[in-house]
Amino acid sequence: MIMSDNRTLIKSIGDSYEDPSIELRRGPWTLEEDNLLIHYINCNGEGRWNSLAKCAGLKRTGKSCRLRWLNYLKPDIKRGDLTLQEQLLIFELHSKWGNRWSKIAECLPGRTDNEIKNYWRTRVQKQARQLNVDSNSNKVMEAIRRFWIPRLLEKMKQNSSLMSSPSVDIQNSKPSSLLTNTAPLKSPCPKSSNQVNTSDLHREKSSTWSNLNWDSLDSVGNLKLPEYAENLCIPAQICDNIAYEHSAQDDCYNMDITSYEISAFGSKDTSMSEFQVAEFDCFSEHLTSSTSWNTDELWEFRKPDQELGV
DNA sequence: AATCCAAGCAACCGCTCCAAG
DNA sequence: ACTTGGAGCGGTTGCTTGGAT
Repeated sequence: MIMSDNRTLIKSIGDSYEDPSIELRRGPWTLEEDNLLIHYINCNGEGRWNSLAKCAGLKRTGKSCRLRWLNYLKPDIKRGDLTLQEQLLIFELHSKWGNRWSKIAECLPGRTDNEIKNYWRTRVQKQARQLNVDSNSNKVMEAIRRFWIPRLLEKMKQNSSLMSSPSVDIQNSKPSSLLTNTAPLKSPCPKSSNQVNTSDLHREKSSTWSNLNWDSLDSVGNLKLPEYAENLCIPAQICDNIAYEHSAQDDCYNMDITSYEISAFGSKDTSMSEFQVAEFDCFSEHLTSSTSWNTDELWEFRKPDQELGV
């Protein structure tokens, strides 16, 4: 192991058991280990992970215990696929914050930074590789803005209309009444004292999908939406047509995308046909390919003439 | 049925930051 | 001011699984 300085060496030793005769376990956790950890934390609480590992009788590093608890065993961890709303939020937050996974995870209750990071790497970076571009390059960001986000919105709209049918159950077998039953987007980041309260936000007519997070508010609580929507190339009429339902009961927002007009993405500067030309030649090549983009329905490209009714 | 391979994800690693002593 | 340990972050690895051949 290459150590950058003495402190790192000390730290690395500190991450493991003091007693070198105890052989530390690595790799996947067993059910027995999980139960030990859960039981210990239920009785004694979390924190001080190194001593916790020892006291719980686990032959694991404190780090390993912490990771296992936070990413897998903690009761409020949400399992299963990311909802469309969550994916949309990840796109948005990543465009703001980059690879700040833990910060992004704070805005997706029940989701872990590791899960979001894996999602991003397996979906976005994979597609970037297929396009032979850097996953942080402008081209991929353009693809996200001009194709994947509209596609997400389109699918959300499809789902919302399906959910209005009592016979169809979408996304994790939620009750299929209306869109307010989609996975709620909890108000994510703790509000500071100078931010707007939830009822104020609810009243704000210009609510858009950008106000999914509290950072869309300026220091005095005014929405910073037009600027942000512009940055994301989301046509204003779409922003204006996405409404939010606020649930006072659990202080969360439910996105109502039933009224937005997806065809707006086909207008002027965001048209797919334009998107496919010039600097986006690499995309158009894949748009017409039947061999790529098939790992997830969302991530499939369709042929241009199928796209958005163009 | 057996093998191969790629995708997805859990877990690990190196590092930094911060608070306490 | 310095040391130390705890906590957390982001990048990476490698195991498991499922589909293709």
